[in-house]
Order: sequence, then structure tokens, then C-alpha cells
Amino acid sequence: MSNIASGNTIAGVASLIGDAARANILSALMGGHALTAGELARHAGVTAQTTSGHLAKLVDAALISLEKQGRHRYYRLASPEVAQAMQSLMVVAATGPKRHHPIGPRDEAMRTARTCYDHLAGRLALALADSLSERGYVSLADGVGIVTEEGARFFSDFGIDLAADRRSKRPLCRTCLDWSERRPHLAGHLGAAILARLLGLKWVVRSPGTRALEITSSGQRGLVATFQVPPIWRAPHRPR
Amino acid sequence: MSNIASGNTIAGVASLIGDAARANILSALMGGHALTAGELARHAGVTAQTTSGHLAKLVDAALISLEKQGRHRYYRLASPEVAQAMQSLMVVAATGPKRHHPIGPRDEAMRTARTCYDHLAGRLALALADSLSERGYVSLADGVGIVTEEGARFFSDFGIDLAADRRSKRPLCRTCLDWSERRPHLAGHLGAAILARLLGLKWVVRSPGTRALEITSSGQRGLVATFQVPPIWRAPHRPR
DNA sequence: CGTACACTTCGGCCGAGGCCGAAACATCCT
DNA sequence: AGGATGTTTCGGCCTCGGCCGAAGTGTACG
Repeated sequence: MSNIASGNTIAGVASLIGDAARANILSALMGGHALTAGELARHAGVTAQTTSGHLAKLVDAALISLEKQGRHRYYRLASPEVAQAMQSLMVVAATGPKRHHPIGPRDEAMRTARTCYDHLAGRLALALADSLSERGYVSLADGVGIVTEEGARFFSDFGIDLAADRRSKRPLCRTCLDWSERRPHLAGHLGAAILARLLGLKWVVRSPGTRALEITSSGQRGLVATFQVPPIWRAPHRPR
Repeated sequence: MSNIASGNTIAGVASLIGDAARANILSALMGGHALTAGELARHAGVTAQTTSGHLAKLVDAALISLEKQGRHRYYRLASPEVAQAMQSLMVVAATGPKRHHPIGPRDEAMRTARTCYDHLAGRLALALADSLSERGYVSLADGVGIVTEEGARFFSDFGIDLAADRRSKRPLCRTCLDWSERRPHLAGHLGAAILARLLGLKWVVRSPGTRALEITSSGQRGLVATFQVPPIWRAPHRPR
């Protein structure tokens, strides 16, 4: 044990992520859920034995954490830092040379709305960010977002109390570059709070087994009424 | 060519970074300088032939970019996104399980002050962030920094005009988690501007061949006078 | 208990890829 | 031209690590 490249060094961490099966595992965990070894094996596309080995390495390097529960073992991302690293790698991968990316039709749901660790991503997230920004509730720039006074009131009315867990005078939110659309959307405290609220209202529900989110019909009404987003859930005619 | 794992996918990018030699190359380029293939070979700790192969792969995946100049070939990080990914990986690596990290004495200069892509890092960066924050010139929270009105005036007096290249009403700056000290310091536009100004004033100079920065004697006076930082350049007695 | 299920450990196979020596190519200098 | 320096290409070696089948541990449930 304690192989030179197992934890702790940049190359070590990167080479852990740099295996297709493990990257799939971590991507699946980016949904923010804890998943069992078996489920992860399915995501990874390799057998349970092989997956077991991968999981052991990831836990050993503290990229993921383990919680035993009966005969199941639930794994989750060990920290927001790991999620951030995955996110950054996605951005670099998406930014790179555009070898044709064969977009399967099953990506369509993911592109409309999905979770990104603890917040929203996809077209819905962008529409929300646009709407909030346009109405002066948040101001986005340079990887950073600021919630305005009116914004704080708006969110409070919507059932999100940002002042509660923020000690600094101005509540803040990170932005996070979107993988599919390559534009920033809301992450950080605010992003997490919005996702939680939308789930709580059942405006969106998780699609079992994936990171995709389904927008319910009450959600469609509510999102239009509250955020004035365009009907992004009407899947666009794909050019071919 | 166009191997499945060469670019474009998370695992592809990560596995490129996940080789010790290539990680060393990228780390060296995090200094923000363009470096020649030969210099990079020295940093990587492998022969020139091997390095050449690595560089080709990194260029192919658009992690670094190449500029020919006579018989030299200068390589640099291809984008801030790549720097961000490296940074995130450093954080994860540093956050991980604390296997003893044998701190060589030559790290000492790096710990005092160094460049991190385009901005300062190390104790000097932290001292500046502390000082600026304490005096109300910037307000730091949650991965984000805001420059106050007084701050903008202060920086302007110091020769840094933030309003020039910012279109939004409040100039912003990212923060960046420090590798050696594990605390946030100033990055983003402001971070880059500060580093540039300190270099311009010759308050700090680059140590040839490394990312470390040397604080000149005029720099020591200036930093104390202007930013009221403690004398962090007096190397601390290491516990043993 | 015994069976079913979830997961891990062991052992062996095998391919991808990192490494270097040797040699070729390119550029600058005199 | 000829030599020095910087960089790449080629060929071959060899290790590291992912993969699976088979068998072993542990937990739940009737």
C-alpha cells in the first residue's frame, strides 16, 4: 500500500480519475446521491469485482467516502472539492479539440435539466440564471455572482432564506461553467438552495438512475409564473 | 491518432494529467511562463525524447499550446480553464489523506512566495489577502471576492486600474485555495493585476527556473509601507 | 439453518503506454 | 561547409494496471 501515485499528488489524483471506469463512477456520483457498489458497477460498465477494486482505490485516496448500511455499501463524493475538480475537468474536456461528439438522443433529457453535484445544470439552469440576471436579482460576472438586495427579497419570498447561513453582508454564489452549453450558471450556496427548493416543491423530480431531472407539469407552470423562463422543456427540433 | 482516450473525455484529460512526468510539465507551466521543451524535460525528470512525446500529446489535446521561435519551441498552458483544473486537482491532492509529505528545504522559497498561473500564491499572497481584507478594501467569502469602493481607490493609487477592463459595476476577483497553506488568496483579474504591478515595481522578481518569487529589499520596504504585511520573508524556524 | 444477495479477494492473462538509445531533422553560429 | 544545440522520430524493452472467472466473506430473510 501507499503506492507513490495512489493519493496525495496531482498525478496520483488525476490518474485515479483518468480511468474510464472510475471516471464513470465519479460522474455518476456527481449527481449528488449516494449510490451502491452495484449501481456504480453498472454505471462504470465493468463487472462488480473490477468495480470493487476501483472503489477501494477511490476511498483510499479520499475521493469518495463509504457508508455501510446493511448489506449495501453506499458511496458518495468525499467533498465539494472533488466535485469542483471533476467539474473543471469536464470544462477542459469540453473546451478541447472538437472531435465529433456523437450526441446520443438519451442525452436530450440531460441537456434539458440535470443535477451537477448539488445544484442545477442544463438548459433550465441557464434559463434561470438569465432570468434572475435580467431582472436584477443577481449579477453575474467573471466566475462570480452577487445577490442584490431585491434578489434577496425575491428569494426569501420564494422560500429560500440566504441570510440564515451567511455571515458576510452580501450573500454570494459561485458560478459554474456548463458542460453542455458552455455558459455559466448558478452554483454555490444559492445554486444548492434553488435546487433543494425546486425538489421540495416537486417542480422537478430526479429521474431514477441518472443525473437527469424531469420537470413536472406543476413545475412548468410554476417556473413560467415565478421565473418567467421560456418553455425549454419543449425539446428543440434537432437539426437532423 | 484520435485514440479514444486522447482528448475530449474526462478520463482522457485526467489520464493525460495523471502521469507524473506530464503533471510536472503542467505544474511548471502553472508559473504562467512559456517554457522550452528542454526546460520542461528538466522539470519532468525524463529525457528529451520522452518529453517530446508527452508534449505532443498535451498539445494534441489542447491542454498546452505551442509557439515556435527559432530552434526553440515554447510551450504554455492553453487556457485559464486548464490552469483552473490543475488548481482543483492540487486542492484535492492536498486535501486527501495525509501521508507524510516530505517537505524538502528547497520548498521554503516556494512557500514564501510563488506564482500560481497568473497571480501570487504562498505566504505573501495570504498576507496581502489578509491585509486587504482587514482594511476593508476587499471582502472575501465563499470562493469569491468583492472590491469595495475604498478598495478601488486604494488600488488605483497603487497603480492598478480595475475599472478599465471591467464592464460590470463592481470589479470582482476570484479566490483560489492555496496549496501549501490551504487558505484562499486573491486570483482573478485583481490577482493578476497585483502580481503584474509587483513585478513591474520590482518588488518581487522571478527566480529563474522555478515558480518561486524573490522579494527584493525595496519590495520588503514597499510591502510593509503599502500593505502593512508582517515580514513573512524572514523564514520561520521550522520545528525541526 | 440454508439460500439468496451484495460485495470482496485471489490469481492469472494481457494490452496500453512510459522509458530510453540511436539516429534523423532543424536551426543557428562561424 | 562543419559543428553545436534543440527537438523529434523510430524501435524495442518492460512494467504497471485493468479486466474477468472463481471462490470467499458478510448480511438479510424465511
